[in-house]
Amino acid sequence: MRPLGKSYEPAEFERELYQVWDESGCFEASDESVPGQKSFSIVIPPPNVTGVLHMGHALTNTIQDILVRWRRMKGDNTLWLPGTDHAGIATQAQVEKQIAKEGKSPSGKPLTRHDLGREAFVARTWKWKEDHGREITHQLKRLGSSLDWKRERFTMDEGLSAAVREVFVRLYEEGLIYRGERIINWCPRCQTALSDLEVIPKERKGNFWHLVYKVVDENGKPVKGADGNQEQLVIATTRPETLLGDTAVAVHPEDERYRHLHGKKVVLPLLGRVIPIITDSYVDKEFGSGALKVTPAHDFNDYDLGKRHNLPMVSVMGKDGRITPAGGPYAGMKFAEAREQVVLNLREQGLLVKTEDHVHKVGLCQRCENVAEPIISKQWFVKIEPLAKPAIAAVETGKIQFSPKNWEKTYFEWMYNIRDWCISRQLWWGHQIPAWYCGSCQELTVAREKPAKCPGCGARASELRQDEDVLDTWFSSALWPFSTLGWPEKTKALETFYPTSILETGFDIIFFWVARMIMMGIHFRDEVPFHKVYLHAMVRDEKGEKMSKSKGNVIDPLVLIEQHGADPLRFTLAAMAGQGRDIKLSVDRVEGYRAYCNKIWNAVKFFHLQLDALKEKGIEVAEPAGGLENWIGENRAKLDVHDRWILSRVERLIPAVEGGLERFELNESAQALYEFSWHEFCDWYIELSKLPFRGADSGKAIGTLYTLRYTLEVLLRLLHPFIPFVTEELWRSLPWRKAANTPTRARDGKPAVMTLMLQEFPRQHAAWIDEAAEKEIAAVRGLVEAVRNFRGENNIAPRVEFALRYKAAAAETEALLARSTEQVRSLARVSALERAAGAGGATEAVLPVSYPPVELRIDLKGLVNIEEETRRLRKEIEKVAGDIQFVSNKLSQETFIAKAPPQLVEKERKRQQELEAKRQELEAALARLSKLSG
RNA sequence: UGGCGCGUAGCUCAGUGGGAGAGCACCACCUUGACACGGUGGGGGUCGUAGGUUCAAUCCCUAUCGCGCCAACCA
Repeated sequence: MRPLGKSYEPAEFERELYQVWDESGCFEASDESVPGQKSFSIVIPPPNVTGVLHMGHALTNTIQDILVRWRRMKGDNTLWLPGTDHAGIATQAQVEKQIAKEGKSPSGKPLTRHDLGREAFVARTWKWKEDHGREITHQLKRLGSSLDWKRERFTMDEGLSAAVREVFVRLYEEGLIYRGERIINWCPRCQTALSDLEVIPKERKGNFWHLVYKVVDENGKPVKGADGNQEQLVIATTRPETLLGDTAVAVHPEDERYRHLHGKKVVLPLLGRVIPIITDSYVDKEFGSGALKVTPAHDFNDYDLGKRHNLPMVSVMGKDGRITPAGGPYAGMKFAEAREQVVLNLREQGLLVKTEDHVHKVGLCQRCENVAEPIISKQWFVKIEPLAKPAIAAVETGKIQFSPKNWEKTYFEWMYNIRDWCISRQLWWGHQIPAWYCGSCQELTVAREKPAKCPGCGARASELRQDEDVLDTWFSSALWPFSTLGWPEKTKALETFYPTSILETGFDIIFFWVARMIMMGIHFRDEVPFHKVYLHAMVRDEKGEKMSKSKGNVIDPLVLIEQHGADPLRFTLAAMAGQGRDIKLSVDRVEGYRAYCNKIWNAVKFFHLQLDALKEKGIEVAEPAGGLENWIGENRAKLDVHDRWILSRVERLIPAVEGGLERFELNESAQALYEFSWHEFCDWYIELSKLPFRGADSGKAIGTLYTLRYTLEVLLRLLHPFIPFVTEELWRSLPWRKAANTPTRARDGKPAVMTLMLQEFPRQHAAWIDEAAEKEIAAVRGLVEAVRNFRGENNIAPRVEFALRYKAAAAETEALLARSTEQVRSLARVSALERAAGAGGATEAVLPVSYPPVELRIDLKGLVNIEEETRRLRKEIEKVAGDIQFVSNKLSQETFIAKAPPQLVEKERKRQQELEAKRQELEAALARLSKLSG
């Protein structure tokens, strides 16, 4: 126990608490669950090992930590498995940048990885990973993430690398991995192949060049048109330099304009190559001139077209970003230069008829944002369709459910049109492809380990050269749910925690990651990798723009944590994590939840103060013999109404919080907690509890103290998954705590720990719901609010006391008021609350209250400025009149009477009567008032 | 071109077939023994626009405008 400071100061305890949890093994899962115990597991979406925490990480890890802490408190054997991703291109690029700064090569250029050589460069990158790789994990700890660090994995760990090789070899043996020459996306800057997903289409302003291709016959003789001039085809393009690789021109077979050209040829401008005119219904007659230049080696659609028509593929754009020798006079030029030159030369030769401005999409490398070019290259591919089919079925049959459900549509859309996955990358940082080529017989061998000799010709191992390429980073990520649990070994962890319970991630990586995990999981484990996919929204800045370094609108979660604490940030993210909407993070909101943490802080302080105050009065309150919960169970009926009320409200809170957690509607849970703790517990319960604490009846004081302590206990437990630090710190200050253990910890012989995070999550006692108490407190609130409103409207200071008289129609209401007298007096600060005998006195104001149905009267003499009160009454009458008008309109419609549900009609009638009565009272009061002033 | 989402108070967002809610901001009053990171009261919205269904629509349907995202074979 340590004394609580004056206010919530997160910096004073967050780090220490995390360390305590971590060191006492609170985050650790057990390889086996206890019989009857559920297992719950989530694998972290592995952040880039050299990355830094951004708001997206903060969101995903907050959500996961909330779910994990909740399930752990529920008693599940809970595993949240941490780890990082080697992030091939990104990490390699960072190290390359670093060495470039360090020195020059003998040629005077900045150092590149080639100057170091592969082995040294990879060693260097490992070192970089060791030096910088811990940052992100430290940051996750600052957020409070209850990850089982003993199981931390890295995608290039020995074990995970073995899993990668195993998968590669098996897929190869099954014919699902092949090597082939295909058109792929190539980033000339990163010098590697990219998958379709790694190329981001972006709109760019460009030009639409209309080029002239002259028509010739099969012998190369010019074809004359009707006007005697040579026939020509005008073709529009956005990429004129690709004409160097054109091997055909295509028109639509039914395009009448070109029917007479079928079977003819054209002369390729600049190069003079004669190429055929082909027909294909792929061509859009309406677009441009309706004629299309076909460059099979540098355009995906043209590639398909070329395959269909057996066209030659002429590669003119090289991997180095320069035109190849096939480009004739343009060879050696950079692509951009070649474009300029080609356009210039076409113009000179009169073959450029028109240039228009044109906005079109260009594929950019996801990593470096340079233009990626389609080129033909020999790469490794995964034949994806056989893997996709069962993955589609898994979602169709509901074995895997997406939340929000709309994302399933997106998933299907992509999966139905999926293309083979190019998995080889011309990088050094990553899993080198386990394939060897024999220097003497050229045989290709795919194996888990380097073969001792060539299986083909028996040549020695030294003759074998391993494929230089590495695998796409996402290849190893796809195995994450089972590779991290020890696969391909048969481990207990795998048995216990696979399939994982929930996958929580951003929708932006459905294709990159989620879909591929589903495919690999089903294929290699015969079982889906998770049953639920929860996709959170994107975190944006206040203006709704994507946060990015270049825009400078990044809100750094760590700065927020330093300023306000991890808990306010977590609560903000949880409260805003509604489904299907982007999260616009505002710092104001975080500050608001900091105030909330402070509010809870002070509520606990209030308990301490009351406990001490009783002690000073000579009343030592100890924990009840059988524990608080039992004590309340046995003595609840004897408690004060406000105690029974708050207990009842707590019981309603528990399912509200838990329901939100179950449905992934964390905002619902957060809102319920916020509303309860501030506007019920603090605003009303604590205020009401001051009565017994100040009173002489120590029995009542103790009853309220126990109820207060119990309610705090439940509230702190419910809040703990959301705001773990402050709840733990507060809990540690409280008396009568229990050391706690989870079943697996106990089974594994680990000592129980004095921590909130392992206490049982509150269970509902439906019997403690107390409608009568709720009604009674609602009545107190109704009266108190009416009086406060009267004060506010008339500007009467809180110190000024006055008497309150009431007139109730029902005896039941009178009884209720009689019971609540003290509470109303205390909270409304009135000197008396008594039954009004006869009619209203001449100077009495009228305050109608709808619940409880009473009329309050206050003697205005010496209290109120007559004009102000007149104004208040007029306003009130106006409002009531408006209400009457509305209800009357409704009731005067015959169709409403006839078709609306009878209870509703009845309700409206009753309301009309009540409103009429209210108006009469108010008007009478106004009349008295005018007499008084007149 | 198709798919998805959004449009509610000055701002950020909840929400529902029966007269619109929260937080922040704003105004007034209050240094009341948990809390000024506080308390009390108040002002503020024809729920994007137009139709339709219904006794009743902010909510359901249709159209339309605006914004955003995603997927695309329009060179």
